[in-house]
Amino acid sequence: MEERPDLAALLYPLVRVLIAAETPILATHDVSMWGYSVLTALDETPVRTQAALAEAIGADKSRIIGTLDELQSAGLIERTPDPDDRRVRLLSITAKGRRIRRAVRKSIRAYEDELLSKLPAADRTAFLRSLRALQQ
Amino acid sequence: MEERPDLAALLYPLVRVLIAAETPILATHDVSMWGYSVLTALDETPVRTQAALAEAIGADKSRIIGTLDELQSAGLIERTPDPDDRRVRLLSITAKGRRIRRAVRKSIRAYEDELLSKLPAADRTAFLRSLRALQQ
DNA sequence: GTAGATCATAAGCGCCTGCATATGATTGCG
DNA sequence: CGCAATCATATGCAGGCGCTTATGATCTAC
Repeated sequence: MEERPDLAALLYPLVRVLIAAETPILATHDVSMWGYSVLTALDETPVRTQAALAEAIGADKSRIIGTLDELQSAGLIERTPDPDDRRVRLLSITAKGRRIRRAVRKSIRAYEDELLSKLPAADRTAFLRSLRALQQ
Repeated sequence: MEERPDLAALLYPLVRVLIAAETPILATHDVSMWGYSVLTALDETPVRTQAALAEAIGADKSRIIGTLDELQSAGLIERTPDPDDRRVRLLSITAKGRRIRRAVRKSIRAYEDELLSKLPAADRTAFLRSLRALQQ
């Protein structure tokens, strides 16, 4: 493989740029980064336990609780005790949560699309495909 | 642009994987993440001031000092007062620093190449090219 | 030569993170 | 029945981060 900068040295600054740009977007909608991550996970695939959710989004299972508390009190998610196993809280996104998640995503997507527009179309496709492939 | 996960949601986990894999490699050579970053910067392009170095690697100019202290006392870099402007410390990598940097890079590169080998060659090239392009 | 800018450095702030541990409710196994 | 495992939750700790402010040395411009 040819000479190239370290992968991490390429990716890390890019992630920082994204976070810097997307933090204000999230703030506009009064959602935290983790909150948005939770909404996204719940909107895409239903998750049963909170531990499973934490695992799915790469968060700490004890630290995720505050996030869930916020989302719940803002009416964006619901936590209902599972009748079949009352230790478990079934997590679901509310209509309001879905609405907010989609609004946030739209803004974020617009920003990211602009960023990606620097790339020629073929590279952009290959780039996104590669990123997905590298997610194992 | 077609449906896709958020860029950040793709990149962030990947960065975490890289950090998790590369931290032990760095530890083997007794260098911190920031230390390696400094060595890399100094090995590639000479930098005059510490502020410029911090800027170049995206570090905080006040936080970088401890890193420089460590590197210096390990004999990996030198800080010599600039005779032309004695406020400034000229930074340079030592032979030992260069040796260590290259050893670390070799291990990191081996890991990354293995990771990238999941991708078809054409995608891999486009992926790396895209990453560089997105660095502004 | 004096004032203001620049550089390296130190120290403190609030925030977030990963990690460990504890507790209380509940389940399921033997 | 009783014990161990599981789940949600609370809490504490150490470490790192970005950011800010202060200090002392030195330079530059006037």
